[in-house]
Amino acid sequence: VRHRPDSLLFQEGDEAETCYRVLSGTVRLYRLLQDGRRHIVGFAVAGRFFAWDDEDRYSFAAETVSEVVIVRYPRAQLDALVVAQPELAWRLLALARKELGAARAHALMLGRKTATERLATFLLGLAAEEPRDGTGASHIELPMGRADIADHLGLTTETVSRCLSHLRRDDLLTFDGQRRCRLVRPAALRALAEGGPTVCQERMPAGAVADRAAPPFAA
Amino acid sequence: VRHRPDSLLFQEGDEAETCYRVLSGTVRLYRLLQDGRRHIVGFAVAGRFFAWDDEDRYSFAAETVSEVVIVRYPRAQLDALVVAQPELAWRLLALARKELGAARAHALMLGRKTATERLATFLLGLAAEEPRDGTGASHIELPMGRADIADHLGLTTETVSRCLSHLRRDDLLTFDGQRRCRLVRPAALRALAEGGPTVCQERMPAGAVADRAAPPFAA
DNA sequence: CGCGCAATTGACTCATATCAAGATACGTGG
DNA sequence: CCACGTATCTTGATATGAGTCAATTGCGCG
Repeated sequence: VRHRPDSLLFQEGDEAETCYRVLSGTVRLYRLLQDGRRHIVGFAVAGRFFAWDDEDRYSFAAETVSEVVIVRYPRAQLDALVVAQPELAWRLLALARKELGAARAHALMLGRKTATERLATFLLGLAAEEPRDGTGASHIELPMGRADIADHLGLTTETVSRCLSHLRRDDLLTFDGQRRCRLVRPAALRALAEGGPTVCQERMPAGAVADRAAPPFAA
Repeated sequence: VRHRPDSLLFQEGDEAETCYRVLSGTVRLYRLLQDGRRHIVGFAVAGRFFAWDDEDRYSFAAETVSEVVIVRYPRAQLDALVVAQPELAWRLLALARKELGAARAHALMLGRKTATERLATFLLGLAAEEPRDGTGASHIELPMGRADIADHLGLTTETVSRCLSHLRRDDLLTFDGQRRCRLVRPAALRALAEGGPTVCQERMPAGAVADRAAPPFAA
């Protein structure tokens, strides 16, 4: 099924009768606080499943960011398949584990990282999903607006914008239009992204363990 | 197995060969950034399993908070059981879903709530795990110190302390020793906890903590 | 009973939010 | 194809919640 940008797929609390897979485009998954504060749980890009986890009601809402093509699978069918093929359950479990890891990395970020560190983490996460071009400098596409990024990272659009400018001034990345950029020194970004643990997915070859002492202070 | 307070069970990155179940006491699960900033993923209390999800290496470290009694299950055995009993896979999947929901609620909190709102959310979460005494005012036990709470909520000990004092001044709760308190007006707290959705553990008909009924992994 | 660590409280700083303009990109219609 | 209008992004000035530094208090324990 094809959808125009910014159209609602379902809301938090709706009957969870279908789960989805993205074929192309980007979908934002989010929750709201009653006063309107929004938190974007994550972005689903091509190839990703979402809404396969909820018991009964969706635990978040989903909206398209860009033009999107998705497939819808009835939940009942999925459940039946899982019962029929035990191996599938194993697969789902693995998926769940990955998502759990991602959710926890995200929480760590929200709880303990500065604005610039969050941006670095986010950009590296996106870069990791882009086709590897072998060269160090990956260039990435930001399908979502600054406001979406802000709500994902627990910041404001202004802060996101400022930090991006800041990273640009420090030559950690360059822009090529507002929504396309190139990571110039991924290593530096990675250092910024943390003082820390392996985030979303990549394994850095071996231990690059630095000393724990210096407060972060984004330069 | 019995452990003294503040003893290390395993570290982030260790071979994940065993998973655990808490019989009594409280365990803190945390991750560190290289510069030492700590984020407490969660607290495992009596009845809870932890470290059952990781692929290969632990994705967080675990330390006892209070005196703790735990059971250790070899991972290999667990995996074998899962293969043998497809139904068990289903159980684990359900557990994973619950944890995912909790992790996301936590992320929402870290990203978009104020210090006081976080405290309120946290206290309500604890209250929900306490035996229901029917009356509105539940009284809860805080096994962990302020520093632990702070690292769980993405705050500092000072802020935690200040917010608790603040809640006390507003008569939302009373203290009975530093680590025991009583929620006087849960409704008000809940309102504070959000402007928002039902957080960590909404309904759960019988406070059944998924595990309760699970056959011991022991063999 | 007094020692010591944890918690509270206070004064001040700093990062990020908020408020407010500009600047840039983009779609639309002339 | 260009001019305009609008939405998004950037930048600046200021406000503020939470962090930091620094005592002080009080509980818990030997």
